[in-house]
Amino acid sequence: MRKHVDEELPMCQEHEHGASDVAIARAQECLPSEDLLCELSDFYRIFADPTRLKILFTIEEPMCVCDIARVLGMTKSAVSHQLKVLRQSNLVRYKRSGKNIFYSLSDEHVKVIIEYALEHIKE
Amino acid sequence: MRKHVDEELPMCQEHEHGASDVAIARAQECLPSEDLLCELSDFYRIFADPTRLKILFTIEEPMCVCDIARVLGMTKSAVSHQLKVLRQSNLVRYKRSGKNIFYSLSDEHVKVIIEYALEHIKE
DNA sequence: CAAACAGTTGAACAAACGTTCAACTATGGA
DNA sequence: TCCATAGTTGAACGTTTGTTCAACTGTTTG
Repeated sequence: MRKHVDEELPMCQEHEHGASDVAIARAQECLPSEDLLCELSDFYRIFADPTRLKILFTIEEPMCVCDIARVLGMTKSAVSHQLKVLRQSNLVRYKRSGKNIFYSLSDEHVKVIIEYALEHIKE
Repeated sequence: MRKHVDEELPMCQEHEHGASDVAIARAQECLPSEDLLCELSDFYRIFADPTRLKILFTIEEPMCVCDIARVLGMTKSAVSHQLKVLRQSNLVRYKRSGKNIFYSLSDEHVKVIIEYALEHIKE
C-alpha cells in the first residue's frame, strides 16, 4: 500500500494520482495547530462586520454609547451588543463618567491593523 | 432645538446629555464611506474561517485540490467551495496540469497579512 | 467511445450572526 | 424618593455561512 518516497519530490506529479501519504503527512505537520487557526479566524471575524468597524473608527475619539449610536444612526441596543463583542476581544476600553460610559480603543495596535487593511483594499 | 456649539468642545460632557448635533455630524463625516467599510469587512470575512486559513497555509506549496482535501481531511467539494471564495477575492492563483488543478497564493502580500495577525494573537 | 479520476456546482440543511424588542440595572437630578 | 436618561441583556427573528450530497464538466487512458 505504502509507496516508495523520494525525499525531494514535489507535492503532486502528473504521473501519479496525487502526493504520497508521507508528503501529505508532512504538509499536515507544517500547518499551525487547530487551536491557533481558530484563534486567528476568530480574530479576523471581529473585523468582518461593518458596524464593528464603524464603531472602531468612531471611538478613535473616546465617546459614550449614546453618541456612538447617534453617529451610526443605530439603536443603543445594537451598538451595545457589538461593543460587548469588542470588549470580550479586548479591542476597546471603557470608563464610566456619571451616567455615561465612554468607550475608546484599547491600544494603538488596533488602529495599525485597520489602516494596514485599508491600504490593501485601495490597491 | 439647536444648541450653542463651542468649537473645541470634546464629544461628550458630564453636564450635557450628549454631544451637540454639529459634533455628531462632524464625527459622521470623519468615518470612511459605507462602501469602503463594506469592502473592508468583506476582506476580513475571508480570513474569518479556519478552513480557508488552512487552505492558505497549505498552498504556500502549490497543491492540487485532491491533495489539499487529503491534507485537511475534508471532501474535495468542501475544499472547492472555499477555493471559489478565495478565487473570487483574488487571493489564489490556479493552473491546470493534466487532470489536476494546482492552487497557489496569488502574491506574497497574503502571507504578510496572515503572519502579521499571527504575531498579534501570540501576545 | 467508455471508464476512471479531478474538480465544480447548486440545492438543502444546520449552525452562527446581527438587529430588534422588551425588560432590566444604574446613575444623577428634582 | 421618584423620574428621566444611559446602558446592558436575553429571546426572537430573519439572514448569512459552511458542509454535505448528488449531479455535472473536463481530462487522461485503455
